[in-house]
This record gives sequence, structure tokens and C-alpha cells, in this order.
Amino acid sequence: MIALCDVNNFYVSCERVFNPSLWHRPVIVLSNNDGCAVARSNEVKALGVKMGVPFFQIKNLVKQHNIAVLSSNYALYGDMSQRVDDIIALYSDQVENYSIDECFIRFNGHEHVNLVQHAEKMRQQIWQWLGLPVCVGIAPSKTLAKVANHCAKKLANVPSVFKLDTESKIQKALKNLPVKEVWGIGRQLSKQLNDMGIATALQLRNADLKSMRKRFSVVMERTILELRGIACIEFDADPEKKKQIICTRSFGEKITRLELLKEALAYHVTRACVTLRQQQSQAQSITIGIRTNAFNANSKQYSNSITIKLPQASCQTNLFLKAATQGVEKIFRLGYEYKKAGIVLNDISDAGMIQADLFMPQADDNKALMSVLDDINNRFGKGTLRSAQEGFNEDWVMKSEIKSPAYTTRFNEVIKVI
DNA sequence: TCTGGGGTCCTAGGACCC
DNA sequence: TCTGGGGTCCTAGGACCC
Repeated sequence: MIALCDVNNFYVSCERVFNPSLWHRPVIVLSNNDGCAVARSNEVKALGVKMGVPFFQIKNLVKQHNIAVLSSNYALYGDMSQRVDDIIALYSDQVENYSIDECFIRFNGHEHVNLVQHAEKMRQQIWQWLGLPVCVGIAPSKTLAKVANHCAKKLANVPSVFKLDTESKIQKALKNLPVKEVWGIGRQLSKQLNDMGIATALQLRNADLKSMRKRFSVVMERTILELRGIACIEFDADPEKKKQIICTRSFGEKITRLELLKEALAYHVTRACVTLRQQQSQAQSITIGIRTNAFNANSKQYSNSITIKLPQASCQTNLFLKAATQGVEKIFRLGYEYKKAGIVLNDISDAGMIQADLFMPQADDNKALMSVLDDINNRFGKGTLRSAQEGFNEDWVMKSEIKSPAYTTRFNEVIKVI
């Protein structure tokens, strides 16, 4: 059996832990740049606010219902997520972290215990120690565990830990589930399925495997098998390293000058390379992209990207900084208002796996420099030591106007109880 | 006026090989 | 009029997820 443990309304729940005034109020947490609603309390969901709605479109609703609105505080959410993981580790050593607020858990070796009771104890401990509400779905496959979790969260007569183990329970759950809600079935596929007369998860489960594989793909085939209780999506407790590292941001203000784009890109390159070194990897190619505001139909649009391949894989910030600067000079066009810039590191491999070039001098790998840089920044805080290319302008920094304190990760922001 | 960010996997098609 | 067969690797684009 596989369990899916998921924190309810995660970002909102994290905010509520440290701010009781939010307990009985509708709450929204915004995306980066205070752009969209990305987390909603149940009260807000009940008001019909959809995931990802632009904030400016719901400003009236916010006023009308006295909704509390917060910028996202990833230092807080990341730290709380780690604390949840620590508690879950007390209950199983087979955990696949699937996202910041959910994980799959296996209980091999726990066949003698009652899984529902075991998971219920875990749920209560997370609530008691952290004040975070979680639901747990248990089933024979990941996709069904997702369904079970969905039932636990959405259905009034279903407990917070819910096991889908008998054929009749599975049938009943799937019969009432729109096919769009199935893990792996998104907007495009559900539209096609609906056109075929497949509206519920149960109908999808009963569809003909061969013809579905032919019409769609192996992904669809696997989803159907998973709904039948045949686990075929791998459980991976030890995820591989990232295969690409992306750092992108929208700007708080529109930008027209190349110089500022370079600074923003330098900042992104720096962050990406830290991640790269943390997972002991190196990358050989970098893509640099810039774009105007695609939503603004009245402004002149431009978007472009360029990929630069390094002669050798590396994890040195300075090499990627140089590449990013050269790249953006090539794609920059004067006369546009830029809204977003970012970079992607690709061709990632394990650090030290160098395919040398017979005719090139051995690259100076600057290992010592990078590790001193990382050490100092780890000890004294991000950005203590940084490249001057990042500049000292703040023109492009994203908006984050209503952010809560870093309650758990910064000493001078820890709550004082007097 | 105001619209996020970071990932994964799969497939088709092109280029190339013998 | 007739034009092989069997592969690999890479990339772009599309779908999905949270």
C-alpha cells in the first residue's frame, strides 16, 4: 500500500500557525510578485476564488469579505515542510517527497500494523507539534492514493485518513470523481476524454486499455492501470538530481535598459549555480530568456532566448555569468518594456565527470574559490559575498509587499512571548 | 495599473550511422 | 517502372504536476 500525505492549504496553514488572527478569517497567499492567488483557505475556496486567479481581479471580493492577503514567504514554507518531513520520518523510512507539501509513503515491514491507525497517529503528531492539518490517502497505487486523499479532503463523511482498499470502495470513489481530477489527467486530456463520453474516473478505469494506449500514449495506459490498482508509477524514495535548474522572475517594474537585465540575469545565474553545486553537479549549457509582458495586448511584444554551450561542463558561477552576459547582448532589442528574465541550466552531470578536449588546456576549475564563496554565504547569509555584476539597483526586484516574518529561520523575527 | 515559478516525462521528426 | 532495413541520438514541443 502507498500513502499520500498532504498538508491542507499548505501556505495558508503555515501562516495561520504563527498568526492566530488568521484563524477564523478567509486567507489568500499570493504568488511571487504579488501576482496571483496561489493558496486559499477553505472560506476563500467557498467564495469561488480559483487557483491562480490574478489578484487585481479579486480586489473587490477581498474588501467585501475582509480576506487577509499575504505575499508568499518561502523561507517559512520551506522550513515548515522540513519539519513535516522530520515527523513523517518517525513513521516510515520509505518516503518520496513529491512537492513542498506532499509526499508518498510506503510502509513495507509494517504489514503487522493497522495502517489507518498508524497514519492517524502521524497526522495527530503533525497537528500537535506543528499546528498543520494534513490528510492521508492510502491505496494500492499512487494514483489511487491521490484519489483517497482527495476524498479525505473534500468529502464531509470521509475521515482525514482514508484507505481505499476494497473493490467496492474504489468503485464508489471513482464513480463520483470527474475524470479531470485524476492525477495525470489535465485540461487537454480531460477535454478529449469528455468528447469520447468518458466523464468519470470510473469510466476511464473501465476503458479499453489497448485502444487508449494507441489513441493517447503510454502515460494514459499507466494511469488506467493505476486506477485498476496495478502500481506502475515508480516509487522513488531517492530522487535523482535535478536535470535542469530554472531561475526566472518577473520584475516589480518594467525594465527597458540592457544593463538592468544583465543584473537580474546575474542574480538568477548566481542562484542557479548555488543549487548546481549543492547537488554536486555541473552543467554544460545555459539558456537565457527575456520577455515583455505577454498579458498586455496594448504594448509591443518581444520574447527571445538563446542557448550557449560551454566547451566543458562546469559549476563555476563566473563562467555562466559571462555566458549570460554575452547571451543577453545578442537577444536584447531596444525599445521594449521587459517584464521577465530568466535562465535555465541544462546538460547536467555529476561534478568532476569531465570529457576533456585534447586541444584545450585543462580548465582551471576554481573549486576552492567556489567553496569559499558558498561557505561564507552559508554562514553569513545569502548575498554576503557576490558578483558585482548583480549590481546594486533594486529596480527589478519583485514585489512582496505583505510578507509575514521569517518566524522560524531568522533570530530577530522569532516571535517573542512576553 | 495590476497576471508565478519550477519541475518531469513522452513523442515525433530530423540527422546520422552501417 | 523500379529505390533496404535497422538502428541511435538529439531537439522542440506538448502534456502534465505542485
